[in-house]
Amino acid sequence: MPAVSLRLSSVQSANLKLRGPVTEPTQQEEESWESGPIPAVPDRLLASDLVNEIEFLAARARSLGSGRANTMLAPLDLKVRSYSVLAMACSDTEPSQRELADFLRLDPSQIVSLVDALEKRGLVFRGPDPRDRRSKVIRPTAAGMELHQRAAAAVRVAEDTSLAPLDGPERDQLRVLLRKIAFG
Amino acid sequence: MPAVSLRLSSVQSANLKLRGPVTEPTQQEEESWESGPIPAVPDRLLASDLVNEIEFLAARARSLGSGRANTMLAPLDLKVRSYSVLAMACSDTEPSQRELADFLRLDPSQIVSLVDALEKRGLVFRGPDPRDRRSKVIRPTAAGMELHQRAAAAVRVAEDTSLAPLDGPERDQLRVLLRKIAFG
DNA sequence: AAATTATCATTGACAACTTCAATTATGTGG
DNA sequence: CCACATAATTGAAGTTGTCAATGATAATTT
Repeated sequence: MPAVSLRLSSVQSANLKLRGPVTEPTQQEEESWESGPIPAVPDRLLASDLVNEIEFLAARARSLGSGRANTMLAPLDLKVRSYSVLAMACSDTEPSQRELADFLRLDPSQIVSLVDALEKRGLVFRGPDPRDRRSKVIRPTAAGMELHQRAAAAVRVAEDTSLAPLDGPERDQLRVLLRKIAFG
Repeated sequence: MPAVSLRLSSVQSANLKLRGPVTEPTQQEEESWESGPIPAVPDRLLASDLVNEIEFLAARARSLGSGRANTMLAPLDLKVRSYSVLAMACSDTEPSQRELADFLRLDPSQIVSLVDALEKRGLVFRGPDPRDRRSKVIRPTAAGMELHQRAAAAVRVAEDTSLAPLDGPERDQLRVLLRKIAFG
């Protein structure tokens, strides 16, 4: 039973603000409540060249997606950043902080803060790196693995919401294409 | 004569920092100098579940892309943000500031700052909105349109670099998929 | 048409994030 | 051993994100 499709009613309605004169009931009957709280961009703007630039599309998609993910993660006291670090710690890849910085494209000092916070909550700890005593491998605690389970579920729901306009094969294809440009 | 493929030698080498013991010359012969300054993520980390999450992939892709775009725009004293506003002003969509905020997913107050800066440089101005005297339509000056031309070319080069791993049809498909999730 | 309520642009405050330089401990190559 | 590079950390700037309040104008209600 895959691909859950929750309703998110409370979350979405919280984000929804009516705006504009609303002279006539425009053509937003099908979209607005089903696909998510996308803040109603006038069709007129979609004629701009910007909507063809990957840079812009990726930024907008990420903004929408991370907004939803943050909302879903908030009850767990996580954000996409801290979730990412926790998820990497819970993977079996045994990442060092430097590797996390490169992987997540954050400054090493940001990793320090993120790991500090997670460590203070008893979710991860800095283990020794047998090959290099300078570096520290981020590992999960039992509590960390448990929270990660729940957080991953929340992220899946957020992702499912973000990907609502795409069918299964399209989602797979998007993943493949993004992986290519995100790595090499 | 489409799809320019510049070399970016100076730009890229500026971003390149050697790191790590470099015990053996790993398999980065083909990639590192051709496709861009992607900071060498160990293959081991690619086994994590995170690389399948759209949220993460979009964030990483955007980070790489906007980094390149910002680098290319820097000589013109623009960033992706100010470029986006300028580009919208130069489109024939006559956007108000509120519309720009929704479209670019920025707070209205951020639009004020961006427009202020562009206006101070004589690139755009706030025109009246015939339909609503509260709102202001952002329009380009002659200098703004001229700079936009050059900026758009720079962004195309950056995008071409970011999309290097994809062939033509793949790029089109990515655009289509991203447009679907970026709008509805 | 007067009152009420909402929206637009703007300002200002504050939190969060980004980027950099400097430091200490450790690793690498000569 | 020495010179140099890198990992984690700290702290300081600079930038961006988020929010609340305000004055002008618009829409809605009575």
